[in-house]
Amino acid sequence: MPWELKSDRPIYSQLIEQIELRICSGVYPLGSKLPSVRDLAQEAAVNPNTMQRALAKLEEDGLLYTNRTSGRFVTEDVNMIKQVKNRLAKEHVQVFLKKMTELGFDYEEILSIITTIAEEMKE
Amino acid sequence: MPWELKSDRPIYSQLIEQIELRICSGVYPLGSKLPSVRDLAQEAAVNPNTMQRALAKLEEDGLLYTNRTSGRFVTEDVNMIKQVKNRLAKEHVQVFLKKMTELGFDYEEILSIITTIAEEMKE
DNA sequence: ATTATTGTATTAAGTGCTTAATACAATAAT
DNA sequence: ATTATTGTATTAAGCACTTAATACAATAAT
Repeated sequence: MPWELKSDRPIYSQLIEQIELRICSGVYPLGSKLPSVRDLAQEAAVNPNTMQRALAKLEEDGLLYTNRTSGRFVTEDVNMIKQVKNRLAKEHVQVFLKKMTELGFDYEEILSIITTIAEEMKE
Repeated sequence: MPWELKSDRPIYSQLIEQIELRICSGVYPLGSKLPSVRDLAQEAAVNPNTMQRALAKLEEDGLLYTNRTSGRFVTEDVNMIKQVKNRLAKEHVQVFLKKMTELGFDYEEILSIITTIAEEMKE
């Protein structure tokens, strides 16, 4: 899973989202140790300060915790991760429905379009 | 339709999106005259330079055109607007499906969730 | 003819994000 | 005991975006 960073939004917030995603999808498993700030920064081709900023936020949210000098770890609270996953899913759906509704599509049309495009994407 | 501007992304690109949306959804009808740059800027609580930047981009894309000092107008090309609308819809669906898939949901689950949340949102 | 409105351009200042280059303290590894 | 690695903090610089304050030319409105 490569790091996808665009220049149209602050990098640190994109990092937050992608690390959240990695935690929710199991790329960084429950309780596992993360690479060091410097290693993560290098992986993502980003300044260590920027990576640190993202990690600090995730720690503040309780998704990560630090053991002073032994490194940083993913929370062992399964429930918290499930909640984050559900929150993200709900947000994605709401944003999507809002945008499509604003564009003038009704519910039936939305389901129809999503089905069509999903078929296209399978190929 | 109020202007929704957040601080986590360049304002000018949010303006582009929202004006595009207003054109696609008929808030600014085919061939109609837009408010002046200064008026639009005031409506959106934004600097005229920033609004100008957004309008210039939309003009470059062909969605708007300028009559030197009589003002700025929406294109009369129905087809172009339809194309934009379809492009936006497709992009929204693709982004949505990508995010949900990354989170670990399969197609059935996505349809199920979207149906549930759509029901909730009707209330 | 005069005035107001149109789009457009310029300059200077402020802000937030990012990077680079360090440095420090704590502790794991040797 | 020494060394390397950990997270963390600081300072300075550069960049893009935004705002404020103007100004100008063209033309619509009066």
